[in-house]
Amino acid sequence: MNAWTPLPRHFYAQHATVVARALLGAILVRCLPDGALIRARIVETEAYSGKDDLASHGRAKRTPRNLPMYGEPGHAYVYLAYGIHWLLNVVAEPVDSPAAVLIRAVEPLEGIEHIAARRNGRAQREWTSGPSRLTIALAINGAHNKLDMTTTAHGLWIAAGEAVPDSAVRTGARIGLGKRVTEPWLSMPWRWWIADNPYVSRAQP
DNA sequence: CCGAGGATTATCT
DNA sequence: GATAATCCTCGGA
Repeated sequence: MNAWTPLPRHFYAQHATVVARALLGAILVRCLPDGALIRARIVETEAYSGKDDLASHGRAKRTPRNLPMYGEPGHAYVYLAYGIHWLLNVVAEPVDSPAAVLIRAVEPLEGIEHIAARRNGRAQREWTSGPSRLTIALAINGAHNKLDMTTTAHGLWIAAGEAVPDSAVRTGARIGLGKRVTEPWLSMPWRWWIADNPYVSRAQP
């Protein structure tokens, strides 16, 4: 396993909170149809897990939208939020256990010019500092929903990166939850980010 | 700098 | 019919 090898399925089979923490520092790789290659370091994630988690699409029961969350770990779950924004998640936990990890922010490492082409006119730190910003930057959309991210076949996968020590990791409540979400889920510290990283989506409490 | 409000549509109730 | 795991712009301080 090197800097290019996709993380294996058994990695994603762990609990979503474990996967979310472990994905910090990992490398999101995007290979465009035209051959353009983009690599970016994951700096912020959120976990959504279980049928009881009121913040999760996997709450209650299966629906056409959340079906990927009940499926095989390591697949993409991409959905449209607010009618406009595509958000990228990776399915976690075994089949029938609805869970996913939302990729909230990444730090561009390679293919800067390909990102700039889609994020033109903005400050560089705003290119990928948010769940929808990064899907725009990496040209990810509904077409990627359900694709297997443990293979390089679909041009979208995650490879191992340099480990991030606990001393550099921060946690807090998840962001942007709907008003129907109540405690304890509202305050559940299931958001992870790398301290002081300029690409984290918002001020760190 | 900060807060408010609009965009825009698939999905669920 | 209402809502939403967000982003951007605009107006005011």
